Amino acid sequence: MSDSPRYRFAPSPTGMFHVGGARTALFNWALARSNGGTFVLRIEDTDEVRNKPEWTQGIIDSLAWIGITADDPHFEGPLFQSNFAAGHLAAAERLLGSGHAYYCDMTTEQIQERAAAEGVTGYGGWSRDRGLGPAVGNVLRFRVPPGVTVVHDEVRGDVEFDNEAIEDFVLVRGNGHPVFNLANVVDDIEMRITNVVRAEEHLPNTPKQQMIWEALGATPPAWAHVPVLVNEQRKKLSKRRDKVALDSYRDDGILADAMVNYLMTLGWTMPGAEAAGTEIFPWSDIESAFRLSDVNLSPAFFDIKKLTAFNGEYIRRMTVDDLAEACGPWLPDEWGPEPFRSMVPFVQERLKTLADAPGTVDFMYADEPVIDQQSWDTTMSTEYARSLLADAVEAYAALPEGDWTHTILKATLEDVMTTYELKLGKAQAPVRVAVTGRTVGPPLFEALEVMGSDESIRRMRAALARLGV
RNA sequence: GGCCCGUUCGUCUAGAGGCCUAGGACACCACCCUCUCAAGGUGGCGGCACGGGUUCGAAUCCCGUACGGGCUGCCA
Repeated sequence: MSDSPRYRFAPSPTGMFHVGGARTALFNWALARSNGGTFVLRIEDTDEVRNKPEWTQGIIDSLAWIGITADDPHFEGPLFQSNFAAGHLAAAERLLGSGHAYYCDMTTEQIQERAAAEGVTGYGGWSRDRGLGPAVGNVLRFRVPPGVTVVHDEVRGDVEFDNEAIEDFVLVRGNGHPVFNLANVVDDIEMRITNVVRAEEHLPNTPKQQMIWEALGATPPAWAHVPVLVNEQRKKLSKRRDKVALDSYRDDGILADAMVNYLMTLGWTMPGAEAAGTEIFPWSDIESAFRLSDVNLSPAFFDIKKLTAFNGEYIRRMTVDDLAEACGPWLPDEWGPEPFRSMVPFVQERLKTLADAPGTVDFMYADEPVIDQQSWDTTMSTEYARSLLADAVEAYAALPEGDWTHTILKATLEDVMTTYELKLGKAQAPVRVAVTGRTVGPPLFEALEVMGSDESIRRMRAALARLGV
């Protein structure tokens, strides 16, 4: 039991779940599940978080959307940092008692003045041997030992840090509150975390955390720092400048499976993808194939175009029923299920996102098609447009009741167009624009069949009237 | 300033010294198919940051340079 790996995932609880965080979560999740371990969701418990329970719920919901569900036996949490607040201070006491920490009364300003006066940068450990005791305003600092700290990283190998370059950092503030690095490590120890997989921006702080682990007599976890996600400027994806909210992609009609699959291609490649000629794989395969040692080292650009392409492929793989169901939230409330449902087979391969769905059939729901002027002008200005449309209406109106099917509709128009010596590509255009208002859209004859003869013929006649026929 | 990390087509990547005339995916372009648009098929464009080593041989190992990013708080 005790030696099953425990992977900790600690997103920053800012009320918005980041796509980069989603990818890190997925890495942890794949590892936890395929190694028989546990995915531990830990949320920092600040005053702000405590006052906004919806933030925590938002994280849980976002994780659930990408398949990381709280009812899975590999999932544990959410656990909150504050449960261990007393433990944080107790750990600080132990560090003080063992000589790994000492008190310091210097303010930030004093440190800067002193550094400037001596022509150096940083703190310099000036209170190390002053033997100060606890007092209001005094901070507790970690006594960084001489030597070298080696971080064994499962992605990047051994990374060495010269301890000379690491300042005696603060563990407990002057107001008695523990600092992130301390709280984080104590929580990790308390929660028996064995593996830390996180973004590479945390790598420079890792030696400090590792020193705390060791000073506390604990065995540090297996570290892994994965590359960050960047924007087109090669800067770390930021909430301010970039579209990073996972929810925003869901709202744009991206499928969770497509998002998950795409995210996993950033920094990692499914073995066999090259031979398969595709990067689309089911999560179950990805989960069992994922290895940290295969993750690459450089930052990746989050490419919405590629995400969208993946999404189109996932949409095409859905069943018609599932797709119709999935599109529901994007259809206007006043629309009934038909004729959309009947059109799904014809629009499926045209959708890149679920949000595209209404735009493919909106002409059917409108009382009159919205005429795109440019489509109308270019299509109806031909010599043959009027008379061909008139002939088509006549032929369609003459069709017996049961003959309003796409095959007969197509054959009928082909019959009409022979007198004009046109190909179907040209001949269908006036009919299409008359009925849909546009030159592009789902297959015409199928659409006519779904709309029915009365409405189709009415629209064509309305177009003729508009043409002055 | 100091420290750390990184650098293969536009983008994501494969590549562990000869299999590389550097492969795949997305994007883009052309053609085919085709009732429009798509989807699908075929083909094309396009890259090892630079300079030195090591080696019979380097995208791959070493050193340096350049460029990019990150960290360096009594933030998390």
